[in-house]
Amino acid sequence: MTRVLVVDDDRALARALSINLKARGYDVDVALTGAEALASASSRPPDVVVLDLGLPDLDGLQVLQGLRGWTNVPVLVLSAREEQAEKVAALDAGADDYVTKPFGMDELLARLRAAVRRTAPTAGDLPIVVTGDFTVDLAARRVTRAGGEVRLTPTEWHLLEVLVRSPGRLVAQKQLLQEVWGPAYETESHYLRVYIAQLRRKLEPDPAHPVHLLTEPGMGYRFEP
Amino acid sequence: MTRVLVVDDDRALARALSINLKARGYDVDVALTGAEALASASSRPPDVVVLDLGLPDLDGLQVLQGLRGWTNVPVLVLSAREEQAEKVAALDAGADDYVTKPFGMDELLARLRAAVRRTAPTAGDLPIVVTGDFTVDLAARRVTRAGGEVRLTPTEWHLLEVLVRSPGRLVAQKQLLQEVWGPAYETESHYLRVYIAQLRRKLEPDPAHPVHLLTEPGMGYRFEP
DNA sequence: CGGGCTGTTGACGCCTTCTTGACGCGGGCG
DNA sequence: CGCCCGCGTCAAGAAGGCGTCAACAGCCCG
Repeated sequence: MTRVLVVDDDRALARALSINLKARGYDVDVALTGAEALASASSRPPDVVVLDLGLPDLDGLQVLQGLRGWTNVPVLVLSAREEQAEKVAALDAGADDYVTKPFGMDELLARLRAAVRRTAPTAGDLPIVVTGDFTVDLAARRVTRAGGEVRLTPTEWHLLEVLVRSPGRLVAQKQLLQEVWGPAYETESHYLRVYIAQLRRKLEPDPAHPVHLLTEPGMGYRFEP
Repeated sequence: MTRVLVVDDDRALARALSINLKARGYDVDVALTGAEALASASSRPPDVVVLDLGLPDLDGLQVLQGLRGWTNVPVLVLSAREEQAEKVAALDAGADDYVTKPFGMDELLARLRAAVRRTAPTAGDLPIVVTGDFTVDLAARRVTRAGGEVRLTPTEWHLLEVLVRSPGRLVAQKQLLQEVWGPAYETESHYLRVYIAQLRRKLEPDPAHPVHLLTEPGMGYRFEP
C-alpha cells in the first residue's frame, strides 16, 4: 500500500486530506508541525509527502531540505501564496510539484498519483529467487545453477516464472496452462508434463526425484524454494 | 546538454519558449503539430517535453498517449483550460505536470527543472561501460576497441545504447524494436537480426561466437560486460 | 552528377523449439 | 487381482526463428 505523509497545521484541512486519501486506499500519516514531519518521515518512510509551506515551527522549505538530505521521496508542496518567486524557490529546493490553495481535491489527487507513478519503476524491482540448487533472477530473465548459466526456451521460462512467482504455493494445472499457453489450452495437460520434465532436467540435481518442482497429482505443481 | 521538445501551434509562444530555453543552455526542438511532435520525439528523443493541449491536428492527449506508448520522458502539459477534470485527465494519461496559460516563464522553467531533475538519477549515472573487448562511452557517444575507434551508424548506436543501459539484463525484442525504430515496428524482428549481426561484426572478437551481445532465442538479446 | 553510406527488404540454409504420438509405470478402485 | 487414469519419458516431424549474404533505394557529400 502507498503511504502518504500529510504535513499541515490546519487540522481541518489535514483531516479532509486524510479522509480522502484513506478512502482511496492510501495509508496516511499526519504531521502538524515540521519537526513532527521529519520525525515521522524517518521512522515510517512515506512513498509521497504532501507538505504545507505555512507551518508554525519551521519554515516549510527547511522541512523540504531536511527531507532532501537523505531521501528522494516525491514532495508535493501546498501553499496559499501564488507568487512565482515562491514557487520557484520551492521547486528548486527539491519539491516535485506546487499547488496553491484553495485547490480542488480531484486535482490534488491526480497530481499525487502522477508523483507516485514516476517513482514506481525504481520501487518495483523484481526479486531474485534463490534455492539450494539454482537461482532465478526475474528482472534479468536469467537462471544460474552451480555457477553456470542455464539456457531456457521461452516456454520453459514462462512456465518457471509463473511457478516461481508463487513460492511454496500450489498452482493449478488450469492456471498454468492459461497463463503460459493461453485460455484455449486449458485441457492440454500433456504440455505441462513435457515442459515440467524439461525444467527438472535442467534445474533439479536428480530429475527423477525433484525437490523444487513438485507434482501434486490431480491438482497441479508447486515450486518449493 | 538537456534536450527539450516544445510542442505548440502558437508560433509566438513557441518562439518565446525556445528563446528562453536556449538562453539557459537547453537544446530545443520545436513541433507545431502533434504528428510533427511524435516524429521528432522518435527521431531525436528529448529529455523533457512541453506539450500544449490545443493543437490543430491531434488532440493533445493523443500525442501524450503516443509518447507514453514507448517512452517515459517527462511531459509538462500547457493548457488554457483550468477545469479540474481537464487536469485530472491529462495527469492520469501520463503527464508529469499541468500548467495553465497564461503562466509565468520563471515558474514554467522551475517546473521544467523539477521534471528533469527527477529523471536525472536514471539517465546520468552510467557514462562509460567497459568490457574485455570494447568500451562504450554513453555520454560521448563513442565506442573504442583495441585502441581504435569504432564507427557506428545512428541505428547501430541506438541499438547498442539500449542494450548497454541494461547490462546483464535480457531486453525483449519488442522493447528493442520500440525504442530504436518506434512503436510501429514492434514485429519487425528481422531488423534486429541484421543490426545485431552488424554490431557483432564490429565489436565481437569472433562474430560467429559472440560473448557480449548474446541471443536468447525467442525472447530477446542480452549485453554481457 | 556520381559515389559512398545507410536503412530496408528478400532469399536461403541451419538449427532450435514446439507439438504430437507412443509407451511404460504406478496407484487407486472396482 | 486386473483395469484405468494420470504421470513421466522418449522420439520424430513440422514450424518458425536465427544468422548470413546480397540487392536496392534514398540521402548527403563531394
